[in-house]
Amino acid sequence: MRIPIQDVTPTTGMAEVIGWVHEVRDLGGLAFFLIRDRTGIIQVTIPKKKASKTVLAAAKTVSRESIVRVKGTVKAIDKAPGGRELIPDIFEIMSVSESPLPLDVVEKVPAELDTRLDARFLDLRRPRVGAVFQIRSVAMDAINKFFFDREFIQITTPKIVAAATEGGTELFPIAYFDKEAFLNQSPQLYKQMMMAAGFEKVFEIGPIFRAEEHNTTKHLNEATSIDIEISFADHYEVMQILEDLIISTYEYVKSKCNDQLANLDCVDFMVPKAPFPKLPYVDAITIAQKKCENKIKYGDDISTAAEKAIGEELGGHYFIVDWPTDIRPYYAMPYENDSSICKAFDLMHPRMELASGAQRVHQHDLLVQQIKRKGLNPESFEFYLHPFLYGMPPHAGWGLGAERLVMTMLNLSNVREAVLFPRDMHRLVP
RNA sequence: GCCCAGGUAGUGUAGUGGCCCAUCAUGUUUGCCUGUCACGCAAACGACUCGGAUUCGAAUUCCGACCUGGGCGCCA
Repeated sequence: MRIPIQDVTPTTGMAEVIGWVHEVRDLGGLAFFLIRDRTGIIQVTIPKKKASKTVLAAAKTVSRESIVRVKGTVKAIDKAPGGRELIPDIFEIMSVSESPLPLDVVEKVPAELDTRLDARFLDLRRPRVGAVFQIRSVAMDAINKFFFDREFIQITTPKIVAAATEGGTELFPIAYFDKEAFLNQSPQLYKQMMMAAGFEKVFEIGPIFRAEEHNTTKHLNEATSIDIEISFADHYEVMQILEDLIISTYEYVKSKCNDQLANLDCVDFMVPKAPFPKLPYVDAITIAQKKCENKIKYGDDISTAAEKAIGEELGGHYFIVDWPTDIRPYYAMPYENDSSICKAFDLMHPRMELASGAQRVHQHDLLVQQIKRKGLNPESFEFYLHPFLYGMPPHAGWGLGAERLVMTMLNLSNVREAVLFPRDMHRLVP
């Protein structure tokens, strides 16, 4: 029976492992093979004078990254990685790898991201790359648990839609029989409609598509959005949930992913400290004005330079709250006592924006008015506006970028590192 | 969309007009080597993105195409 490599200990006795040939060191009378599966690496040692002919023949012909089945005696030895090595009775090639390899799995020679993505399946064999996705999986598990524990209902909404959500963002047009259609940029309108449906607390984790022609380390044209919407909640309630979610996700990863974090050299993995400061937009602008060369005025979007300056000042996760109504989408609820600012917020990591949300407008007429103010046509939003006429609860929610969460959590230099097969301006394959 | 940088063996690089039928590392192949852990030693193999121009001479200069990285705007 095959066992995972990490389960082979100095006291295992007999063991059978299956994995890829990671490295070979042939010393002449003695040969060392490092065999790798997703759980770890074990050294297989072949003393050539004692080994059988079939073992020797296989060991001689096997190439790097071929898959081998190795069965033999486990020997406790301090000199070997993990304090144990395997002396094979059986060393059988299950699947041959050609050479040369498109990239070096052992990472003696670095490879550029573009080369790595072209041969992503091989790149993902590298322990530190695999670790990112094992951690991403654990983080998503934490997030699902978090929502189910709090009695959210998981929903899925259409990704093929007839109209834009917000205007502004570019959409990918697609052919839908004889109609014009688009890939959805956000589940925003649909999760709001679920409030009208009386579901009260919903979440969705799914793809979003943005046809923006940006070329940066933090943008993707296909990303994963973690979205929630809650009835009878205001923006403060959903910010609290977001803060709790971030912290519990970090905690879960910290408790479950020791080996993977070590693989990524994240030895000082820190769980963010609560509470995250809530910085009013006007104060954020003031900080940016002090620290930035370029002129920044009230009513501007927070530029990349400003974002960086404020991030340095705050040092950790923080919210920017009380945004000018004019620079937020029509569905953000203006404050009752000052409609020039609204109940919208962004969750920021010092490196970039992670999430944005708001208490939403739930009054039909106000919503129509705000859509018009943005220069959009309410008629194209009829399917969305209709539910607001029949008992729409007050509600609030947010959307959080899964890739950016992973990227900032693991201090990855490029958001593409947090996606198996990233989609950007230049890349559609694989 | 705008701006900058770049494309040299499978991979990562050096090379700013002749010293380059191209450097180094890794890899692959062969030989030697019984405790390696980036094993070591020796030898061999393998590359200038494409098209045009300038020049006695181009990896190197110029023009165009294609491809790529990054910044900005905007955003998750």
